[in-house]
Amino acid sequence: MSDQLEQPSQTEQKIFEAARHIFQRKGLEGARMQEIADNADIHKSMLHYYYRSKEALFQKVYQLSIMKVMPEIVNLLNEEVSLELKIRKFVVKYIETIQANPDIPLFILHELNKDPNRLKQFIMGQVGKKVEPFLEELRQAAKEGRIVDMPPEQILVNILSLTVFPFIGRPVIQMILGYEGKDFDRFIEERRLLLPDYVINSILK
Amino acid sequence: MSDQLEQPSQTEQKIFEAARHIFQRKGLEGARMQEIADNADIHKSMLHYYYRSKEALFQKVYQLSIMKVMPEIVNLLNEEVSLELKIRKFVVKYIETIQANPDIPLFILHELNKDPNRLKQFIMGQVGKKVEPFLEELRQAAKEGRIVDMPPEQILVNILSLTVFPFIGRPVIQMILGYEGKDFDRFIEERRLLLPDYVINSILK
DNA sequence: ATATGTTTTGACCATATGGTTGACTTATAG
DNA sequence: CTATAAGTCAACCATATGGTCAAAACATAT
Repeated sequence: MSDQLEQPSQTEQKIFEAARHIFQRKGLEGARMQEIADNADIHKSMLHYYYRSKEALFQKVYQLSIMKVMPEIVNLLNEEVSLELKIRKFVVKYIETIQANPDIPLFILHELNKDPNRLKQFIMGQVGKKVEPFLEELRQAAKEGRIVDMPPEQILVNILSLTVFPFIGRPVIQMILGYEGKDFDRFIEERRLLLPDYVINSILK
Repeated sequence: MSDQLEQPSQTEQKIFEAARHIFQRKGLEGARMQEIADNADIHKSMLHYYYRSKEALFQKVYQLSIMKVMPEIVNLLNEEVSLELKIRKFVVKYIETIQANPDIPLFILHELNKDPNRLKQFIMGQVGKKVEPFLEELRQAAKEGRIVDMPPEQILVNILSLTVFPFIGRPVIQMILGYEGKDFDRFIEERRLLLPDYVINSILK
């Protein structure tokens, strides 16, 4: 059954999916190996058979989670299109990315907050440098009077905030706005359509 | 030494402060009772002497954390001033509130995400109803053409996002922008001054 | 000074939890 | 069919961790 491409076995996949779900929701310490096993509907020993330890399993989930959302920031901000279109596409695409993985942002931020050094170097170099061109682009646009005069770092954080926060703040938003059932999904749907205009209008002069 | 006002003893306070710090950074499961004790520089048994259990101690920290930031939303949005001034004051004051308790938002959101029911009723009624007037105010302003035409819920979330996210996303922001030392504090300082204008300009027509 | 109540300490307990090990089962190959 | 390897299971282990308890230390009042 083993392909040349070394496909992970079905149980291995089931384990990983369950681990991803549990870890992303509850964090490293909040997750129980037994719970992951139950969730994957396999015996607990299998977790250690396929992944050495809890730490190792967590590490895989953690890394994959980061890979799912961090490079997006870089890629989308480095596309070869006009500033306006770039921002529009970023907002929409990033919302869609997170919509498909809504637990990741809070997960990463919580883990990162516990131990900021965990992947400092891992990303620091990668992402940091690649965002600079976008900042420069904003700086240039500001100099030419095409956009509002504001430090580009603030603008970038504005865009990120407006895009990412709703997912992180979901429970509070639901609470405050009295959302139930599919209400929140509709809210996000609406937002995906409105936000690009809002962001652009708030930046362009 | 016990006043009429039943002041908590000094050790009790030390415990609570340490617990607050550890719980807010690491969450319920991430925190170790021993760690809290060490941090407070007292014997572990004291934790149980003053607070029955880990759960009880956590509960106090959790509730106090919520009380520090949730009612603010309501109060600041219900002040009797013009819409513009209200929003301006909200942004500034809320940033200041969180600046004084920077760990609270992520803490609450993480715990809430693990168990959304934990305080559903506790807040649901309290905050939910009290935000409605502000939404209505936005609705009215939109109808009169004074502000941009956008669902008020989206506007409220925009304001919250722009205000709160930078604190939650701190590690990522530091990473992306290459901030070190006091850089981030300066960034927040700058933001407190810029954001009110930005928010208002993005909403008013 | 003695008694009474409060605070602190250190030794100890019970259990949850991550992890191991060896036997059993199933698949794969010769 | 047999042998070898891969996968699965159940019982068990070691330890971390929340929690208890009785005795000591300290404070306070009579």
